[in-house]
Amino acid sequence: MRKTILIYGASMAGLIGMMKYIEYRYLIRDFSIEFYVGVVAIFFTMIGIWAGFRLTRKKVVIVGAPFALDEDKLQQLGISRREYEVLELIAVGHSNQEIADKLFVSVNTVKTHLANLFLKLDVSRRTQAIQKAKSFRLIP
Amino acid sequence: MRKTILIYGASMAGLIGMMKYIEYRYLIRDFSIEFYVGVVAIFFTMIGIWAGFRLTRKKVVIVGAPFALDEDKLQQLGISRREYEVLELIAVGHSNQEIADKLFVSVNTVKTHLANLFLKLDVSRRTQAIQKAKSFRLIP
DNA sequence: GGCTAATTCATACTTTCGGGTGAAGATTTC
DNA sequence: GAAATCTTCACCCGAAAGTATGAATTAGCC
Repeated sequence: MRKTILIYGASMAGLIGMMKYIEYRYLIRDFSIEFYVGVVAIFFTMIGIWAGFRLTRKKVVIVGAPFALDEDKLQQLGISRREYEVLELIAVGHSNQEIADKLFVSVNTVKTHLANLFLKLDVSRRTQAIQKAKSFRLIP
Repeated sequence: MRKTILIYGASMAGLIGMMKYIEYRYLIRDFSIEFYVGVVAIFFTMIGIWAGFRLTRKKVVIVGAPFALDEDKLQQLGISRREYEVLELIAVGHSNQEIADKLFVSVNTVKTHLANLFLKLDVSRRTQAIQKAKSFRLIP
């Protein structure tokens, strides 16, 4: 951002300097105001467009690769830590038993977590839960 | 796009007209060239930025979407059409029964396809199959 | 025509999931 | 300290999913 401002300022100074230079160097004093306005308008419109690209480029990147957990959505749905852990594990394809082993709890516990999760996500199968969780950006 | 150009042209005309108006209306003829350049520069930079946003917005949408099926991988794994259809449907969270209804076959058939699919993908659960299929770029 | 692969289906059996209910301890919140 | 929430676990039952085996049909290929 600082770089952008610097380049912008330098361009502005450069343009004005250039015009002054032409004006005095060749003693051409009768550039019409419209000419100035035109040149400046076109030039700074281009700079503006370039700046616009600059400002939006970040958004483009975000959509592509990285994943940001939507914690608001988590709270909004009332999903607890433990439930979220289970969600992450079913998303990777683990069975209830495997999840129980990983979390050092019984299968029954995993089942309860899942049942609550299904309620909160409003689904009835783990595959649907994964699907929905992804659309909510709860998991990558 | 046409709308953008129209708005752009109208803005330009409006600005010049406004300046001329002020100039003649109040007989203020000594606006410095720097003043004009400044106003025009700022104004058109803003327009340019706005245009830049306009131009990039579409790209943002495009980046999110694309998915290219890796057909080579499909053949490499020896996955048939029907098996692939079933794969697509389990990925969306459908049950075997639902898939059977959608494809107008019996649940047993779906099970057979799935069993073969699991062999070819080297997994034992549908969630794992989805996971692996995504990593192979077989499904979005 | 014969071969192979794909698609279809069935039957039977095991395992996993999901739903429902209840309940106890821990932690947080008011 | 009482209420609410979270975490934990148990038991039961039925439905869904997965495994194994066998078999009929269709379609494509040489």
